[in-house]
Amino acid sequence: MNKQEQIQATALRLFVADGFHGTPTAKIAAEAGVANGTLFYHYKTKEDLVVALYNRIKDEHADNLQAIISRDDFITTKFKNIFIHSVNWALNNRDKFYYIQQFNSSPHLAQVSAETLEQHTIGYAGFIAEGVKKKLLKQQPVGLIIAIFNGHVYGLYQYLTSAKFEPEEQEKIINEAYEMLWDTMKYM
Amino acid sequence: MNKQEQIQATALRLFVADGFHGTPTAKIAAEAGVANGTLFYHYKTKEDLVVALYNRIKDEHADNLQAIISRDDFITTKFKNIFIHSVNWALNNRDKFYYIQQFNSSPHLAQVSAETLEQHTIGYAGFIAEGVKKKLLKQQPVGLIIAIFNGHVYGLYQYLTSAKFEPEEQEKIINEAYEMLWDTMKYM
DNA sequence: ATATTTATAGACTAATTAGTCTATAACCAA
DNA sequence: TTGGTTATAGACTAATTAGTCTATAAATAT
Repeated sequence: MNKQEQIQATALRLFVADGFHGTPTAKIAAEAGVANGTLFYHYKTKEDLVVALYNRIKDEHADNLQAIISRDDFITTKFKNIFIHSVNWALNNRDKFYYIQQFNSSPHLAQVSAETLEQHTIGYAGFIAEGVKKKLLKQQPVGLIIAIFNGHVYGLYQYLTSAKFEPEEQEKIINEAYEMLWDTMKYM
Repeated sequence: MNKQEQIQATALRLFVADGFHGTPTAKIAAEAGVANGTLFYHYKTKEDLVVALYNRIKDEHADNLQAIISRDDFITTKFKNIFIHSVNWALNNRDKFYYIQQFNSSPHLAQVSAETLEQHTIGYAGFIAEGVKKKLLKQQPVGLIIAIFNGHVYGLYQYLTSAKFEPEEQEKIINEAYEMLWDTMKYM
């Protein structure tokens, strides 16, 4: 892990624990085991670091999804796989998932261009449009379907992290939540 | 509007625009038209103000919902009314809705006791449990139903605020999103 | 080998800011 | 009225912190 990655990993941990505000750059540098000057050599400003971290996590998640989308499955199978994968990714990367929410609910979001944000959903849109066209999904705007899909993932995540569940129990809940989502989305 | 309310109203506006971090207490006081000392007289610390504002907004929303829940309607009617009201409240109080997300995605949340948080959903739980028992709603844990409900509201809000919609168009979308939610929630 | 660019270090500073302190003023109770 | 409590004001400070600056070291190119 190079210095840039060390800095980002430490920043993620501290931002999630103490917030953007509660995390001085000096602390990030110290805990990452680099000097203050090194941090500012790689990231022009603190804001730069905050945004770079966001973009890296988003890219990582988008790449995961893209891998699923490109698989040669039925649209309905893709749909399910993406849901299951999204929930599991969130559960297995809580810091990253939390950081995304934190960033999305902060003025930092304005620093990210609309194009960059769109880039991150670009994989989605195509196959959902196809699902709508083929009348596998409800006849609703793609944007609405994606938004409600994400809302469902978010809601389920909140529930699963509100208490401790055994792995099998958790898997069962995820599958049931998927059936509920499918009731929302399926054409008839 | 007394000084406390002035301070909270100004704090809400500034926190939403610039974040907790980006908003000095001195600026809040100045724009609220009160002296620095007055702010700290009413709120022991900045954190105090942040939390008090959160609790007030949550209470306000919970009271709204309680009014709907207490009405002598069928459970299914209540369910719909609560959804429609929640979405409209969010749309008509964007600052407040955004502030709640911002706070929920910040370390400040840890300052709010579990009981206080539960207090805010207490109205919900009863009639949803009833709906489950009477087999009007899916046979799932109340917590899961509430979480997915909130996720649906959140997703729809995201969609509706992602672009400009005419009032009638917006109302139509809300109703269609409600039908989608109902497909998720209804027993059969 | 030498020159140039890139990466790292850490001391330093200028600015910001949460919260304090002291002084009044408004209100209220006896 | 008088005495106490509550509310308001605004100057002040001690601490914090983002970012700079200078000096090297490592890597890369010529």
